[in-house]
Amino acid sequence: MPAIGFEHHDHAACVRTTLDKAEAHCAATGLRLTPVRRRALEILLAKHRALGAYDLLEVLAAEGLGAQPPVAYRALDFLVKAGFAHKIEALNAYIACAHLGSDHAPAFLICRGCNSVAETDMAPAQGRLGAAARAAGFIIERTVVEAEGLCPECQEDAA
Amino acid sequence: MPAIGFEHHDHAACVRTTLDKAEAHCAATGLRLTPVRRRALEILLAKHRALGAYDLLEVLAAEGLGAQPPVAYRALDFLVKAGFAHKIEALNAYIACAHLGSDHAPAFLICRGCNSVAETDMAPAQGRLGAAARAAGFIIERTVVEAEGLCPECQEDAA
DNA sequence: AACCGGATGTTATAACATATCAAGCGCGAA
DNA sequence: TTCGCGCTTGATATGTTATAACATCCGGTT
Repeated sequence: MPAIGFEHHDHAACVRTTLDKAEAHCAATGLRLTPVRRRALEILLAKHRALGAYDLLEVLAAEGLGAQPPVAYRALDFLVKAGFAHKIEALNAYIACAHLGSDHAPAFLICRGCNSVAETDMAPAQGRLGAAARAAGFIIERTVVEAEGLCPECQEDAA
Repeated sequence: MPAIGFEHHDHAACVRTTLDKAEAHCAATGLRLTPVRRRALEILLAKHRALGAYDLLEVLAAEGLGAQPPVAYRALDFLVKAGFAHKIEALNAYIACAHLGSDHAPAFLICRGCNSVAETDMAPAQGRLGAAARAAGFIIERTVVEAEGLCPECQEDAA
């Protein structure tokens, strides 16, 4: 599974198909993809980068979908719990899942130059982290794996 | 290098020796371990768990070492930059480095039951994350690796 | 109709973090 | 010595992220 995020692609199609997948998943599992939630996911997908809760709220508010922080946080909670979005802890920001459908432990490459974020995946409990956890008797439920640095484009700009 | 955090140990000694190492490091590199900074490190070491900036500030304020948020954040910035402490992104909290002296990419095991945190270390750019970064042409400068779950003691309590 | 649970509306506030400018201090250069 | 420089600290204000708490609505069930 490749990292997704730095290369160009047919973005309109990627928004559409991901939204379709989310809708299908909700239909199959009984989750309710309400207007606010659906629109929140659409916004995250369209922006295609990590968005703060208040950035999202601003867009929702402009569309009359709610003007108070809890609106954004509830929508984001739902999307994250459903696996449709991830929180980037190092940025306190949220991004649509780029691998919707596969059950995965996401990992992110975060460019400090242009703030773009690429999503890739780790085997859960892999390598030394998993080994350390087993040695300590620790049960891992969720992992946060984020790398900050420079994407190829920003390396050129810096040169 | 073992994970440090869940097992018991001679804590007074661990505070003292780490503080000594920090002092030696500052003397050697010209960094200034001022009273506020030294006390902040001491507090983090003594509590031996992740502390919010305002938790730290509360203690500092009670001792007359400054009562405004910037006092705590400046001390924490210094400690983090010097490598004496780490920020736990998933908790927005700070913890004294348990491996002072070794140049390392830290990784954390965070217990959601008792909020204890164990520090272990990853080879930088290891495994799939490093491979994904190389494939994408991404240069990693810093990694955030945090696992949330249950420590051995809290597993028992839950059982 | 009465009820129930999930979703939403609304107010307020908690928790985390930084910008800005002024003042003090140690130290080397003039 | 005195000046100036850089780092540290003091202080006020504000910005940003996140949640508590409670009211209301709405659709499905009994």
